[in-house]
Amino acid sequence: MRRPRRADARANAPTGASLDFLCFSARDGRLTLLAHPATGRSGRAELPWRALTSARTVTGEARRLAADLMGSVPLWMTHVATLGDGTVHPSDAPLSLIYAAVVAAGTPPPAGLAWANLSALAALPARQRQGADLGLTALRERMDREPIAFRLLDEEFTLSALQAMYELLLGQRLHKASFRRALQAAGIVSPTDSWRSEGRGRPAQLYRYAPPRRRSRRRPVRFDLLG
Amino acid sequence: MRRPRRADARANAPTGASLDFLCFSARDGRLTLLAHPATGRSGRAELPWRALTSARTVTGEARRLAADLMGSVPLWMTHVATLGDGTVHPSDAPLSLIYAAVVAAGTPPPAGLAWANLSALAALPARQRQGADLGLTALRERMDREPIAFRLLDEEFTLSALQAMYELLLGQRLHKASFRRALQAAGIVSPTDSWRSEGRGRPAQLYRYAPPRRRSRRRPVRFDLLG
DNA sequence: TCAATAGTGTCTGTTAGACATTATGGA
DNA sequence: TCCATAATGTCTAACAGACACTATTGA
Repeated sequence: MRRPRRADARANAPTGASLDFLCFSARDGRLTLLAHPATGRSGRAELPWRALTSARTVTGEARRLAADLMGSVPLWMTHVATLGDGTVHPSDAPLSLIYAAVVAAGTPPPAGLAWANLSALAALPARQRQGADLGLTALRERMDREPIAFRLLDEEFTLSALQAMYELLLGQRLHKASFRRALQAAGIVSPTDSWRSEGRGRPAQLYRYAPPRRRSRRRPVRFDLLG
Repeated sequence: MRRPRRADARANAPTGASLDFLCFSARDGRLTLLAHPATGRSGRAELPWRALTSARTVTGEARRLAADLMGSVPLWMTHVATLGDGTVHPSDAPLSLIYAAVVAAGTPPPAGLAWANLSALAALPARQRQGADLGLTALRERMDREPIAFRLLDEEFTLSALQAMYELLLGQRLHKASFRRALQAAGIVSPTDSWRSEGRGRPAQLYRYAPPRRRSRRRPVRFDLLG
């Protein structure tokens, strides 16, 4: 299918939009967010962002921003919001496209950035704060169908670690037996023949994320909240 | 909280983005979509759109576009996607903000527009088609928590009509008894003392949409699909 | 041996989904 | 009277949520 000429003409024009990178990870059992720490000058924390230069490749630009910061494209990343409405943003852009991503726990922060607690979220400029709120909500809503929690863990993990990650992201305790049943029903993990022992207690079997090849109606991981 | 000067400076600058209006309704038991019919000139159907002039009021601009077309702001309307990536769009804008809305069944189409079947969706320009797909998906995903189906009905309706509307939007038959149980559990309808008789059969009681005032944890309407 | 954690089996109240039945009109 | 639709009651298999129990390690 040929693209009309006139579309080509301005497809590469500057857009007056910013790309904002909302990157979640975990550290010491806390959910963290990648941000420029509040410096003496501006006095405000700030999400990493970049002017959107070519709207012909919005998705590509977002991936590039992420890769330039983190060294590689995050395994889970998605557009979560487009915000304007005159809210405050460190760029002068009237529009901001917010992209949310998760990276493995323990990933070191790029130079000039740091992993911030969610409490630091309140200190962000209004538009970024709104984006962060929406991003976290979107993350929580999608993690029953998309392998978000898995992307924060190593390739091999214990079911307890997986549950702890779900709990961390959801901000909710979950029921152990039900969680495992739900994983079983969703059929998205497969055991390895390795075991890991940490401190006291019985060693735990290691699992991998292994979605079914047959793309049959995938059951979501249904969360059974704990009393 | 004061907004920094520099943000003001360009907040009203042109954005190079279009607003696209994805308006669903129903006619003759079919789900329909507001579109410019394929004319002799372009030969393609097209969603109504407008250049986004002020990003300071994106939401307001979208509402205004809708109101200018339909006569008033739709009772349900939301941003569903932001698309670029060089896809074809009738405007030259490199970015498009897609807003989805629903209006009451039977609403007459504005001049120059018509209610099109969903099959006409394939004929839209690529970016609008993608937006329409995403919009319909978003609509379906949210209608268990947001009063979308209600906005297509009159203020008073029978439960059968409500179920038919859910089925129309979902493209799925639902189980009658379970649907009513789910409504009961969600507590979002209240009966009136009116009854309506249509053709043969027992008259049906009329209901209204009546969400609970106490914003307690609202239960979604859980859909029980029919065998 | 005790403490701590992993993993599993069982019970129970709830409910989705199916079916049957009653209610109430028009033809 | 028959038929069509509304509305409700009942049954059953499935399962969320809870609890208890066993298994396996380190201290």
